[in-house]
Amino acid sequence: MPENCDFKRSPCPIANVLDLIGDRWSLVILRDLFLGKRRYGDFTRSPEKIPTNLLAERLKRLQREGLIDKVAYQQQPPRYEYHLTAKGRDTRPILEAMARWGNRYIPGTFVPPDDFWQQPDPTGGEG
Amino acid sequence: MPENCDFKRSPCPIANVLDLIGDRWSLVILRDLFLGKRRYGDFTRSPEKIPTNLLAERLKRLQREGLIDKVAYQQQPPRYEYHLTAKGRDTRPILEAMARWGNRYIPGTFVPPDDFWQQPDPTGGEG
DNA sequence: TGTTGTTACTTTAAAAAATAAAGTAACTGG
DNA sequence: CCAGTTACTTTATTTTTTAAAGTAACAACA
Repeated sequence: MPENCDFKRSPCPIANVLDLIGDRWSLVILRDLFLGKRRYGDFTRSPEKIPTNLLAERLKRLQREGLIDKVAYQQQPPRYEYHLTAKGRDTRPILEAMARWGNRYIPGTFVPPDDFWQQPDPTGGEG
Repeated sequence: MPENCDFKRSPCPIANVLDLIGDRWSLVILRDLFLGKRRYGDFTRSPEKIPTNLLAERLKRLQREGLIDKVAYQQQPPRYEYHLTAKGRDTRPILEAMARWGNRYIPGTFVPPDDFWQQPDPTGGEG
């Protein structure tokens, strides 16, 4: 057992994933990153209309937990882009499983096209 | 487009799944059902220690949304068991994907044994 | 030089949800 | 009769979410 075994609720992997990204917004942000969105404004313009304080907080948490990287794309004024790390990219099976279930059981939800998840990472952001 | 297109946030299947079961407790309850737990007391005794008012509310929602059935197992006093429906059982890929990600990235989480998800439904609860 | 606009946040106040704890109803078993 | 169990409901407090406004640093234009 490593030192970082201070589980919030239990050693169950599902409960722990929920404590990390099991809220109303984190997976929506990850979805947007898979779609190729990178900047703060991109996320705010998504149809779900995330409140800006929550966006800022969630981006901080995702970064702190190593699912995304924050990389500067200009200096004056300092501006940043957000990129998925390998850890973040590996949430794809979770998003895919959710999308499939949603498509099957929630009528009217859009079916992601085949290239939905194929997001290249041109700047190669890796933690 | 069917009539029931009053999406909470957007037509995205992921956002809609989150609005349905994307909270701290719903997937923990579904996990327990996959583990074979059926009664109110079973759920309260899980290591995550769900508050009882939230358990009651989540069971109601899962039932209302057709993921679980509530079936009487005695009359005096009336007592019920909760069972996964096909719709509920089909959340398994979501739980499996979460468990896999958790096992890979959250050290110390237990690895579900091969028979973890193999839960037979002896009473055959179907909505 | 002043005004408007953009980007990326932070702050504030109100509403909603989660939590902990106690309470209730209908029994069972001794 | 009394303690215990099951399946909840109710209440009060804390935390989180939400909506909205505010801020800082610039750029573009007139």
